[in-house]
Amino acid sequence: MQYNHTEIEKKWQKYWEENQTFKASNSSKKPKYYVLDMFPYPSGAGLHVGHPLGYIASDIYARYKRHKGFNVLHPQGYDSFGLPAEQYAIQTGQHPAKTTEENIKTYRRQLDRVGFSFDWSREVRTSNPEYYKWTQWIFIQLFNSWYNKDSDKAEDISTLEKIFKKDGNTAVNAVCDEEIKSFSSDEWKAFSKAAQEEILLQYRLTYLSDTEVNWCPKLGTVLANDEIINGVSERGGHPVVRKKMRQWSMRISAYAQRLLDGLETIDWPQPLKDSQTNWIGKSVGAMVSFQVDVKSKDSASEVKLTYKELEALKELRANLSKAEISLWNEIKNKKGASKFRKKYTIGSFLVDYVCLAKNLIVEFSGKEDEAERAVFFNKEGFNVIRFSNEEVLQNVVKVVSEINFAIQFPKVQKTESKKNVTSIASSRAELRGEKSDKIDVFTTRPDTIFGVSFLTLAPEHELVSKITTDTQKAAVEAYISATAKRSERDRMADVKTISGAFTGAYAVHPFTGKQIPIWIGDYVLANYGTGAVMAVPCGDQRDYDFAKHFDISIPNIFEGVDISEAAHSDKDGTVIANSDFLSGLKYKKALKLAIFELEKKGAGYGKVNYRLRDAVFSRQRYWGEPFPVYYKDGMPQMIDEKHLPIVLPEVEKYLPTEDGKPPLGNATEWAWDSRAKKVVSNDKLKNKTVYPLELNTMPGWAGSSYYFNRYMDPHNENEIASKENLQYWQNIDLYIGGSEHATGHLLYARFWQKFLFDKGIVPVDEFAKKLINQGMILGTSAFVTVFNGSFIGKGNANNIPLLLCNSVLDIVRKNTTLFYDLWNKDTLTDSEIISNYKVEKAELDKVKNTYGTLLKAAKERGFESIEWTDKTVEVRLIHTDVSFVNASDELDLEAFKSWRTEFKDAEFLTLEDDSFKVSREVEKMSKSKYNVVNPDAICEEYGADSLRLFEMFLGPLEQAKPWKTSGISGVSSFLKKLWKLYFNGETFEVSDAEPTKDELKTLHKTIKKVEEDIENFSFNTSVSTFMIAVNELTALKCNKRAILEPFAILVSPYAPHIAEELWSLLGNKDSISTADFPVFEASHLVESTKTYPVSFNGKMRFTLELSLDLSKDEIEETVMANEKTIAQLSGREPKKVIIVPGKIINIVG
RNA sequence: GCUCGAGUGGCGGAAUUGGUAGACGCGCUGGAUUCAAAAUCCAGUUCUUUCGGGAGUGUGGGUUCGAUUCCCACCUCGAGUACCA
Repeated sequence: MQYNHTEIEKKWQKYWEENQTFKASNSSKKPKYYVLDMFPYPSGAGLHVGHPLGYIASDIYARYKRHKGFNVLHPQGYDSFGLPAEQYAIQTGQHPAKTTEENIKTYRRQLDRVGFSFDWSREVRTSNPEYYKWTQWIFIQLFNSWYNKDSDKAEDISTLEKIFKKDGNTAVNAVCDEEIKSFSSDEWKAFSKAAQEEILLQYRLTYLSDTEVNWCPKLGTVLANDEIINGVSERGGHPVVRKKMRQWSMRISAYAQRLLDGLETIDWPQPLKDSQTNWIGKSVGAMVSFQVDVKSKDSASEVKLTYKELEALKELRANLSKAEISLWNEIKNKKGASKFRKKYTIGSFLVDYVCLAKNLIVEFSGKEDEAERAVFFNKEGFNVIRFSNEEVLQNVVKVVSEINFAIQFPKVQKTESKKNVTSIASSRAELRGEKSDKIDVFTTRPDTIFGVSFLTLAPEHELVSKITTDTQKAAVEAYISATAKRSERDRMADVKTISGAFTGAYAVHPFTGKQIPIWIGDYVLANYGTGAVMAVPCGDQRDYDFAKHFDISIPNIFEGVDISEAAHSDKDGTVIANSDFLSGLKYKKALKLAIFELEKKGAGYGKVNYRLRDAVFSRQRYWGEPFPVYYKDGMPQMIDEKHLPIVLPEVEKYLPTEDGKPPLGNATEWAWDSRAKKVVSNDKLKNKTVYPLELNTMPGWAGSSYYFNRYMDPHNENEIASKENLQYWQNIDLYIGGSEHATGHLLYARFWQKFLFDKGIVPVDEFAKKLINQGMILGTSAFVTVFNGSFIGKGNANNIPLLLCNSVLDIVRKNTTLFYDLWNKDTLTDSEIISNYKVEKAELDKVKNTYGTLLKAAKERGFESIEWTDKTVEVRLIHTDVSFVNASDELDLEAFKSWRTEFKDAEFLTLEDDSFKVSREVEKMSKSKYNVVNPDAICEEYGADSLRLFEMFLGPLEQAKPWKTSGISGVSSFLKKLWKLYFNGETFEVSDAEPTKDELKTLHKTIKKVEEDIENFSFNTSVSTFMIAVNELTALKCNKRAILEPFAILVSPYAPHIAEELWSLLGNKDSISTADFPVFEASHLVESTKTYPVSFNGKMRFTLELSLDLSKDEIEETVMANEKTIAQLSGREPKKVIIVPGKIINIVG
């Protein structure tokens, strides 16, 4: 009987489905094992052969574990919310749910064909309301939680309220918004409900805030950083602007340290751990404040605020009085030239509000020094308007309209103030900065503070214009404008060029009191840290280079270290010198002491900086999870969990609304009736108990951050999963997926898992014990070359394309000058060609032949000549579909011509009637490169078992490797040979005779190797082990049941269909998946002799079969007596003979 | 630049407590079968050679009886990251 993969595979796939063979039980006496693939986004393009790679590996492992007696959970589902379906909906009006459903059908059909052992009864889809009910539920849990740093875990928000009620917020150690005002318990109780809610929102693990986002007006949505290229959107190239929007954020920063610590406990690839570590970006150090030296400035109107006073000022800004808040709420949103600042220093005065662009100061009346202030402000060119507390409280609208009037119709400034133009100018410059003239820097090396010899500010730093002296002004401005001209990209790419400018100003060293020059330089980034660094040239290479370049002093503060050539950035073993109280100390101690002294002086404080930012959780999109949130008086309210899910509403259009609201703004049925507890029509918003629902949806990573838990109990309507199931399955034992999710999905999922763990919902705080990144399968693109010199001389038909095959291409390319000259002179002799054109003699005929063919092609077409654009022949490589190319790289010309009709009449240039060969190159698999291979086609032609074996055979799982369909014939014929072992001609026939020693040896060495390979995820090598075994068994003509039955089990994880078929032919009733894995017995591999390699000076010369019973001396004796040895030595006396029994013999001499 | 990974035939790749380099497969060459092709089977296939042998795992050194494997320096390629103070 012939091996018929189509029939067999269909039969067993049907069997598995009907018998629910791979359905996992939630309780079993067997140990559990959870194998998971990252679930796919069902795109419209379907699967290509690269996609199943990881699934095949995990499937082999899952099947292996079943054979090994585990209760295996191996589910699959779909990450079915996402942008492509939405984009398609915008273009075609098709509901994303519909296209998603269709795509899933395609995926399922393709997946089924490969014969995976998925437990489909547990399928989840993130876009199903029954599923996203739990996404919404987790969101509510996050909203109702805060992070207590003292217990180092998330706690219910009620515990926070209790503390507020009892002690206020001063003693709370929480992860929360910055700049929260402090209050006592009495104050808390006095706050309105709304005020309390506002405060709590600053502590919740998911919170609303005004976040600066990348807004693309044309696309009507927010873009992630990686969706922007060169300042425009990746798709469409539309401009992108920074815009503040009120959005939900996730307080992932609360978990920064635990996310780092957890990495130690999980078996994930090191590069992946590295990139998460990098992303979290922990740096330990200190904030240090440097005062700008006022003596170096001439202006009398300097702000002389100390660090403490500034801290106080910060507090003042945060703690506004009732009237102040009320007015601030009205004017804070003014933009552009009308922008107001609160509690701002003008000269040495602190004003309530100021609009700098309009020279307008707004103050509350009744200040003691009102007269003095008025004089100074007038002198500086400001208009001042004053209101009383009462005026503001009684009618804030009237106050605002007066302010608006003042903005629109500014009073003419007094002439006297215009006289002193420079004074005003310098004063204006001063006002541009929000901070006073104190420069904060973050440093990881406060221990090197005595090595500071200058400060560097980013050119964009707000203090730059303020502190620059008149003499340096021109230089600084020139530098800033030069920097501004360079794009961000140029600036980052060009790290080597050192550039900068001196501001002329000096700062004061917090300990020595010495003057430190302040420079600007573009090696300091405005958007990291404070945009300023304390430069320690002896300890930091960039500072060192800068100092060398500008001839700034480089004080050495390291004991016995030479810094004449480069900076010394080592920490370990370095002893600090020339550093006052730090001298003689090692790094660690110096660091601690420096921070201690800084804090004592009020000049700084210890700080741990994380690069990890809170994650924005709102998307202005349709096809995502709706929030279970409605707004009452502008405050977000959670919908009670018993009313979940809140189902995504229908909309007419999937685009943002005309007034810029997200797509859900188009929904007509999108309001929350708080009495009826359901979503109702927007018409009812007039009712007092009906409120607007949130219009944003959740991001793509929401649904994928916990799905692995849901698989444990996917149909549970009351819980995310039952306690028992969670307890039983715990977490993923083996997780396989791509490395591109390193800092997205895999970080967020760890975050949610830790949160759910804190809340006692899940039993473990890391969701995946082991993770493997499968490598990408690359396509092998095929190219034909279009010769760009055009044929001319016959009417209008000038552009008959000439296609060059691979072998001609090289000749044409190498000999362009020769061809050009041949064409024009036509009288070159062979010897001229050889000597003048560097043509190898052996190549001569080939070259001339090629030229002749080229010429013939032109003449045959009736053309007189070829137009040479240049001596350099230009050629153009175009992709051809890989399906037109056979294993020997030959192109099917007819198929190609009918595919690309513009080449219908083209000439195809080959040599000596060769077939037309394409050139090949390895590239990413993609539709546009015509190198996509569809697994369906492979299953059709070779079968799923061949596909599975071949994908594994390509190379190591983690490695990127090119796909070449031609290679599949190897595994395909292996399966045929395997099949033949069980057959005698046309009939199935196995013998019950005792197996021979050799047969047992083959079986058991295969068991050993395959078991080791699977445990090490080295699937490629076990495929070759199978091939070797089958070759050996074929040679032995083995048809013994005792060998072939266990062998079928060995093969079954890899090629399950054929294994099932053979298993049932062997007379077994149950699926082979229920069979135990064969047990390796070492006794079958014991040898009595060894074929020793005999080496001379380490080079193997011949082999010698010797008994393993021989002693070292006996071996030596035998070897030395051997005639080959004597021949090798040719009379020399060996210096030494090395004998490792059972391994090698090496003769030195 | 930094971090990590990798360099082995025409190609994918195998082999590392240091012990016969190139397993297995593709491709190629020759042969058998066939009217022919496909399929199948057999033999060969790192390079070089005066057929004895010699050289050989990116390059150059080192350790060792012995190095693809360990150490040092360098080169190339790939991935990630982007001046993180």
